[in-house]
Amino acid sequence: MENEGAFRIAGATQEDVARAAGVSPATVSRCLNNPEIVRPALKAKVEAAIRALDYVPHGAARSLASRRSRMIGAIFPSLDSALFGGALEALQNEVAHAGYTLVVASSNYDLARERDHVRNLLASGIDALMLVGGARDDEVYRTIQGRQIPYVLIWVARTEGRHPCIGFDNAAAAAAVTRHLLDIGHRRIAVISGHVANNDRAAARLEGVRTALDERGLSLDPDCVLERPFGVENGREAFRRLMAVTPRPTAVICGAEPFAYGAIFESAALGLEVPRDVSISGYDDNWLASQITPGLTTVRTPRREMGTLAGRYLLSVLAGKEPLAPRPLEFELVLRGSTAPPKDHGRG
Amino acid sequence: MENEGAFRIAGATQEDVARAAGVSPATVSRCLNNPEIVRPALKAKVEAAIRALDYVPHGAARSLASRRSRMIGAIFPSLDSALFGGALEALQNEVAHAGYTLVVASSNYDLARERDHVRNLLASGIDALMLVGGARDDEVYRTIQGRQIPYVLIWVARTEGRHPCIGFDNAAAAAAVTRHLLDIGHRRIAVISGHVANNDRAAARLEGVRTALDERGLSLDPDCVLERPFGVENGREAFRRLMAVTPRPTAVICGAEPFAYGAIFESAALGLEVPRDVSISGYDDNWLASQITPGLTTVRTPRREMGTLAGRYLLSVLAGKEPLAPRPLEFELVLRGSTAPPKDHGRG
DNA sequence: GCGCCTTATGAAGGCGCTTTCAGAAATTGA
DNA sequence: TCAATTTCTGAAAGCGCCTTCATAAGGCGC
Repeated sequence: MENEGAFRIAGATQEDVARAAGVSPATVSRCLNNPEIVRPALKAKVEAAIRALDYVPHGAARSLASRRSRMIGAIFPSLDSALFGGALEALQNEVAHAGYTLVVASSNYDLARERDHVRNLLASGIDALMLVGGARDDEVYRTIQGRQIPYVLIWVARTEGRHPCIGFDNAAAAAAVTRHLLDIGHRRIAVISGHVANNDRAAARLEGVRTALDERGLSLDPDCVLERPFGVENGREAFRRLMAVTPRPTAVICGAEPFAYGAIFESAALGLEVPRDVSISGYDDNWLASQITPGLTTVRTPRREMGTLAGRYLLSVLAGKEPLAPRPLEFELVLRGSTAPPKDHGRG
Repeated sequence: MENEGAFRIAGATQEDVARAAGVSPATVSRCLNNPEIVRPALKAKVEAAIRALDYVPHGAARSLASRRSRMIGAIFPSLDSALFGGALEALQNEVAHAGYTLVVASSNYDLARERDHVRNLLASGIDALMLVGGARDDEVYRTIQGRQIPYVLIWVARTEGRHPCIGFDNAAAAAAVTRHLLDIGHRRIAVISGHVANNDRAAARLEGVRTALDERGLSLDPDCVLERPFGVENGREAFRRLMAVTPRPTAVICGAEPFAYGAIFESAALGLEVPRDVSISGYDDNWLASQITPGLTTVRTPRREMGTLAGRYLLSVLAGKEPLAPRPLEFELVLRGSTAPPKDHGRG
């Protein structure tokens, strides 16, 4: 278990390479950072020396001298969730491909923690930063802008032009689900939402539901809106509670997919049949949505795409090209078996 | 969308702070790195100056001078998976708590890619490294050891003392599941496994199944062992195929939980009832395992714990204390409804 | 209150690399 | 072939911080 063994001497330095190749350190540096301006003959000698010495440039020294760390930071509300995994992986692929290294942190849906992470990541010298959502103290934005590094918000589509963002319209997506339910006859609709206080995505979704109801002259009964921390168990509990409200809602809109799974599993436990007794909708279209029976009606959100585009956007800015202002991404309403007209529909 | 605005001038330097506080830069440095050796009066002045100037130390300069980057690297086979999310988040929490920053990369279960990431992370100056599993070229280990940084492997429990590792015994866990199935009467057992070529965890599980069968004088029919890339759809397909084998297996051991979900969903599609017609077992105990009906018999693996302990181990080594050799972590066989005696059991 | 020992501070020399700047080599045109 | 350009290369000055070394300040005993 001891990590001993045949240690080689710590890395060769640029100067060693220069000496071995019979050139100056400056030339070695150029071979690495600007290969096209050094003559092929010299370049070959340098490259041979690099291989021979197994030379690896010293990142910190590079950063210090060049004022670029080649690191990009990303802070997610959670790293242990099907929700952000795809975006994280896509972002990592994108930036690694360009020679950047990804530094991550998890805020655990806590703004104070996020703020600390922002400071720490900035201190560690990241060249760019990705954040999820737009709901945070202005001071945080000022801190970032003070560093003059590019940043981007994902999972949101509108910031009134105040911040670059790459995302879809959460309110519109939730409204689309709601309109679907209204269209097939539901009038008494309940919502299980994430806590909206520090989560503008959750807030926008709730807002979208309200907007769609409002269009038809309806509104949300306060008894029918439950805010819970994300999670299947909370979805089960909230669903049970909603099913006890009188008159009982005929449809439950879930602001996050775990809630919807919880609702579906709990409905079985309660002896309710979906969608005959109650319609349930999700939000995100995880893999499970299409596998369960009945399939979950939901909104497919461009999760991986946000990661990829966020990476691409930041890399473009770092490369000096001001990228085109990203426009909102598409979402897609996916209709499956978990929603159907309410059973008394057409009777009254 | 333009990220313009009221930019402040880029960060103050240590020298600025020193001047503002009327001390030397060395004292400022000490206030940050060795606060206890500077007199309270001076320390207070320095801290005031730091706040006033909103001074944030320059990470790269710190790294260069101190020869420590305060960054820890971690390479996972995938970042978009329920499997590693918990370990990632736990690791991040653990190292962030100690003032370290986490650099991540995804190898996508590809050893060549992992090797490149190792080189890149080492070049960017990480102080320690975490890897998943032990199956990789010796050259990679030599590269790491050449850097003389601590490293740790997770998800494996045994490396013949060659590498520090924190994990559980994959073979024993798979054997435990297998023995359970044998105990309740199954004799014809099939396996859906991940590809074992570059994945020692998958290989160990398959080995564990073979060991347990061997103990009872049984062996695995080659037709009943299917290797697939991880994923629910592959689980469905493999299960369908296994159900067509004659004689049909009475139990299917899944080497990863997505396979098991696929098998369960597919069994419904095939008109088979679990566990009456076929028993199915999983591996990992994700949240879904306890939610579906029937519940999934599986092995609970210490995923978050591995992340936490890996972080703790690396931090200890970095702090100069040689931590105690970690012993294998516990797993737990979780019996639920998806396994039962085969229907002809006791008849013959 | 004086010398000695302990403790806190400052001065200065890198850490390894990038990047001007100036000078050498190569290239071109006549 | 020679001068005028153009293209490459090398020398050297940092990037911002840490850390040793030497020195100054504080604490102690008598």
